[in-house]
Amino acid sequence: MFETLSALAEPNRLRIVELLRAGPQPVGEISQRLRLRQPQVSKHLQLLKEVGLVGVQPVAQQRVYQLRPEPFRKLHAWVEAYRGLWDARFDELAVVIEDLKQKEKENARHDRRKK
Amino acid sequence: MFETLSALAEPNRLRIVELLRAGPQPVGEISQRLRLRQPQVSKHLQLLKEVGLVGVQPVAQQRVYQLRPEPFRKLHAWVEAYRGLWDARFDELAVVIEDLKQKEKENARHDRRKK
DNA sequence: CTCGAATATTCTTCGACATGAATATTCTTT
DNA sequence: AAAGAATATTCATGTCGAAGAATATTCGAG
Repeated sequence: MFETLSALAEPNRLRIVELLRAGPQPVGEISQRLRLRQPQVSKHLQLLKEVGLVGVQPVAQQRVYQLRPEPFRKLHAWVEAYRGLWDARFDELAVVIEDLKQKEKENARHDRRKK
Repeated sequence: MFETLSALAEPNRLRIVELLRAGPQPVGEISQRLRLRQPQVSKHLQLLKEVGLVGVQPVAQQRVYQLRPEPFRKLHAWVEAYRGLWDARFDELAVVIEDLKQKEKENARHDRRKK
């Protein structure tokens, strides 16, 4: 999960992933479409492969890279866990603030006894 | 979008965000629950605030931080764009490979004329 | 089996950034 | 106004990783 995030947290890698959304592509094509030097593209793809975001399929001397669904599924699931925020809980803050004031009083009591 | 990703692509920041899912919390609480030194927590929160992942609400000398829905909405939307992968398109690769072989032949023709 | 095309790997350099330590700021309480 | 709690900021240091250049590898074609 975290590996997926940091893999995507790099501009060129993100561009590569978004380009691959259009379909599988060989390194050379990615390289020229994004105006990136071939070695960097290869390195990024290597990284993306390690975290499972892409898969490779050799075709002659070319390597065709394509997106793999798993990481996206998981990302989706992760974000879903934050769905509770969608319909904002406005009073939450008020509650927390009350809690704080409450604890404060208790601490005050303890402090008086200890020091 | 990209800023959100790189903000989350840091272990402790991710932990902070996940902790905040349980509800708004003041810096000190986050600090001790995650066993992180206060200054680091403050810095991370600053970063998170800049990219809009969290908001602050001052309560006396404390600052209560809470998650903000927007970035999560956007992340969700972004991942949604990759939903096409869910029900895998197996033949895609075959198609691309055919394309490649086709282009290859064309290039061969051009090469013969140029060189 | 040599050549050339496509891709991968290695090595170095450089900047970004997380951490730690120390200090500054803000607000409450007395 | 002074003291102390909660948080923010500054500065120095070390690490990681992206980019560049050069080279290695793989594979099909003649």
